[in-house]
Amino acid sequence: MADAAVSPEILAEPVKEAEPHLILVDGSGYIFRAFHALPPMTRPDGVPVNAVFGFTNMLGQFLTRHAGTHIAVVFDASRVTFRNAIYDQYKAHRPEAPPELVPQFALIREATAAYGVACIELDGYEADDLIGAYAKGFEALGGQVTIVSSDKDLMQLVRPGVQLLDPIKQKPIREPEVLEKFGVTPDKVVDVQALAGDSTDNVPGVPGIGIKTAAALINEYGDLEGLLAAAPGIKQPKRREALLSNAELARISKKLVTLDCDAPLPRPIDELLARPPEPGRLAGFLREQGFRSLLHRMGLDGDAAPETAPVSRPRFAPQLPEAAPGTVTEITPAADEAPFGPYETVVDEAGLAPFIAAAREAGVVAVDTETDSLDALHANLVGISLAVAPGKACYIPLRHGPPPGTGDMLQEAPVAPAQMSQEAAIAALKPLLEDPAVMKVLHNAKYDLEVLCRAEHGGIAVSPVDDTMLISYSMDAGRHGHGMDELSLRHLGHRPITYDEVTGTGRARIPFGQVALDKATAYAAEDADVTLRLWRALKPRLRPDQALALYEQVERRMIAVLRDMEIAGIKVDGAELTRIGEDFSARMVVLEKEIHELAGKPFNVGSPKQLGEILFDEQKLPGGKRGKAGAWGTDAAVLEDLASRGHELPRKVLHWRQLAKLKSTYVEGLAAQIDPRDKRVHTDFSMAITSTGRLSSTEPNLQNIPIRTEEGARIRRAFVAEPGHVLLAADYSQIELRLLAHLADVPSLREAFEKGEDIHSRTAADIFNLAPDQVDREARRRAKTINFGIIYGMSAFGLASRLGIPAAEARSIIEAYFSRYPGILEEMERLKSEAREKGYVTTPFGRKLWIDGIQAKEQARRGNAERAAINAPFQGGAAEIIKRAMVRMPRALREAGLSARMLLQVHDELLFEVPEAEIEATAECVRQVMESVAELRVPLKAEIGHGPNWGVAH
DNA sequence: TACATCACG
DNA sequence: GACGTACGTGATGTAC
Repeated sequence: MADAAVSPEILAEPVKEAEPHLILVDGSGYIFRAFHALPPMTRPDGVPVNAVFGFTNMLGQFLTRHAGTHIAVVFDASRVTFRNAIYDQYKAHRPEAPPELVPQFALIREATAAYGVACIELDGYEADDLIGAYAKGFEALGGQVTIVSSDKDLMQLVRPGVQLLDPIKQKPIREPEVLEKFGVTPDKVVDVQALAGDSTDNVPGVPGIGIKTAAALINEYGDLEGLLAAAPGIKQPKRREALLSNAELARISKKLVTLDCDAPLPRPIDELLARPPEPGRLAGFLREQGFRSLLHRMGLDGDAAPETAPVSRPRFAPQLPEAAPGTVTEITPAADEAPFGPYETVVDEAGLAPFIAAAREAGVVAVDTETDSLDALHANLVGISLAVAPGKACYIPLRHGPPPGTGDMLQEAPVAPAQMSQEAAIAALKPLLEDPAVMKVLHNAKYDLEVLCRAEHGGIAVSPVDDTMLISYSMDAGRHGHGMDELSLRHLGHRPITYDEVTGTGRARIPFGQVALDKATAYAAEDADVTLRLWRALKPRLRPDQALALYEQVERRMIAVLRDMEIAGIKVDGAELTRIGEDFSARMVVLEKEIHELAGKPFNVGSPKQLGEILFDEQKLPGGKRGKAGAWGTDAAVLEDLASRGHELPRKVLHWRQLAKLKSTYVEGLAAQIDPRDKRVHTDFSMAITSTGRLSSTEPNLQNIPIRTEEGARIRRAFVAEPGHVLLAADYSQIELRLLAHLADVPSLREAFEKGEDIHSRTAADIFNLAPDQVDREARRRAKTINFGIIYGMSAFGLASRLGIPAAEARSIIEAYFSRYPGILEEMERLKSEAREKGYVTTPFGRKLWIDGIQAKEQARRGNAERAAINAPFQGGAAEIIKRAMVRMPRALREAGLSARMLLQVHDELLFEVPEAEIEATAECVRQVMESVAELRVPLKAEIGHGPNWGVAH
């Protein structure tokens, strides 16, 4: 390869240039990964090519980085191999390849050849055998071998000259990693596999023996034969019996998993010599598939492909430029064939006018603002970009200064580049941005709307608005992230320039306003272009995906609601925070001294590592458990357990930790966020982060302000109303349990909600068979734990550990719960199978929530996903109810003649700032909206309070 | 940067 | 037989 000397960053140790090094790529792994990672794509002739695209992309990237002298991609040739002669069930219930994948195999071999890389395959042998054989042959010639695969079946090949490279984690797999996976050294892996078997490949193994047990046995007896010979003397009767009666099965299994390193080499090793691709052949292949973005990235779309180079065309043609006859279009679902750039830098009215005209003509324009900060309320507008058609976008710099470091003492001072005045640009753009006949498309519109509505930026009220981030989130919450770069790669097959690439990172970062105009244009106009293309690709999916109403009526309307809440902010009493901080500090000093005395020496109380060593190594307290990193666990549950046994040290540490948390996160963190201009804190609500439809809140997070302890509540009381106002808090009561009663249609729970009873007391009476007046605090506490546990998919084990009762008792409580409340168990099972079959569950209002990992093979991961699937409709349904209330609230208040401002949302609570004279009327209005926003089988209930501060209002 | 911890619903 | 064990977030400090 031409770049064989390039530093091999993904290999653990640099390989000397002269040293022969063979890279063997497990082709099947790449194909499988590409096929499942990418959405369906087809060529214009209908041939599916998503796996081809992914494979070509991955291989191309790999080839620019690897450091081998020799390289080959190894494929499986056929399903039937010599292993089927040994055991006819081998890989028997492997499903056939999906039909869309079948035609792609040949194209993938073509891609490999186009890169100038040898394809290796042989009838009757698996890729793994050939990999083993080439590794053996190459090693014999004195070379090093790297196998690009994370397949555990290849781990048996690891030895000093042979390593695996995990292509996902980009991490080498050597003896320690194998030891971690199988519990034995690589040379014993086949013995462990022979015992443990492998259900995916139908390798039988010995029933009842898993990897852990197998490793222990092999480490004790050396290898399979040693173990089988010693089997009659094994103590555990079941295990002895299993080994004795399945000895032959284990021997067969070992043959199945042992790779045939003596397989014939279909091509001599010399032919694997790495060499650069012939540009013509590669470009030809990429062009045939329509992989324009890859052609572009590899610089092959210039001279090498003159017939597809963009011809000059009218700058503002009303429709897309037509493709030259005989060429293919981009392979992505929304085939936008225009290239990404070059774009125009607009520096005067004459340059801007055609874009405004084109936007009006098209009725749609993508808009993106460039600023110098992520904080929309403080950011300065540096420039604006517009896109009016795919590939047709401009950047309007407004406040670009001179680039740094261009001047020296002998030259004149650097000058700012020529650009439009902000006033002129705003004057020209404001009518367009406020024109009801022109749709403005933005990505994360809330940010740009917040910047543009500020008076110093012209007070522009952008409308109407579409938001590609929210369009994506409405359909694909939980499926993937919704950032522009990720969506572009996923849906357009295009990797946009990143902000970091333009401004640099760390110390070298320069403000966007100092980025040279050509670079700024390439970045900013591309973002508008990408936004417009995403809109064209994603918006049409809304209706077929049954997400149109959700997007139009909830998500889109939330933009302005949240914008106004963020702008409003909430007042924080900084002087009170200071007093709280001083008080906490003083108490921490005392506690710290006492803790050091109890420990017998000073140490950093804030270090869990040091604390664990003192508690469990030095003082030998009982109940220590190590985490995965080998450090002692010292979280609150552990310390509380120790404290309850009378130990002073953990009790004091718990108190110290509480104060430390409150002080650093809330007292100091919050004080730093107070805007000096209005003494208020302005959070940023994230609309497309959570997998369930909830909002999240950052910088500062105002959704986790303390309340559960008295010390924490002091913080909450520092959130105050303006003079003449109060804070009014409205909470949905038991909203998730109401959704449970609704969804599972549980008669007793419905009746309790209907009558306004305490739901946990009702549950206690129901499952413990008590009369209502027999329910004591303990019974209610247990019932409450169960009620919440159910919504979280809790197991008997979890309930037992939370209630501190034996697992058997927990099991019988859960049994009573399910039998007393018919419908709930069925609903839980239904949610799990819905998630398994469709990949998503839905809220009662129809929002799809995708469940990641529901198909995972690993039981732990799948278990997590199943619990997430159970919880998602409740959490997500509640989120949707409160969002509906929020979008109706401003109008309801306005029509009632009320001037209350909505300030915060905390999942099931809304916080308002209300003039004292309007308290009662506002409470009534808020209640009306919140309780009428959904018609369930149970009533919705809002609990409302008010006071001079948030602590009292709650 | 990863992990542990802990604040909230 | 093994493996984990209640969902969803964001901020902070320590240690690597």
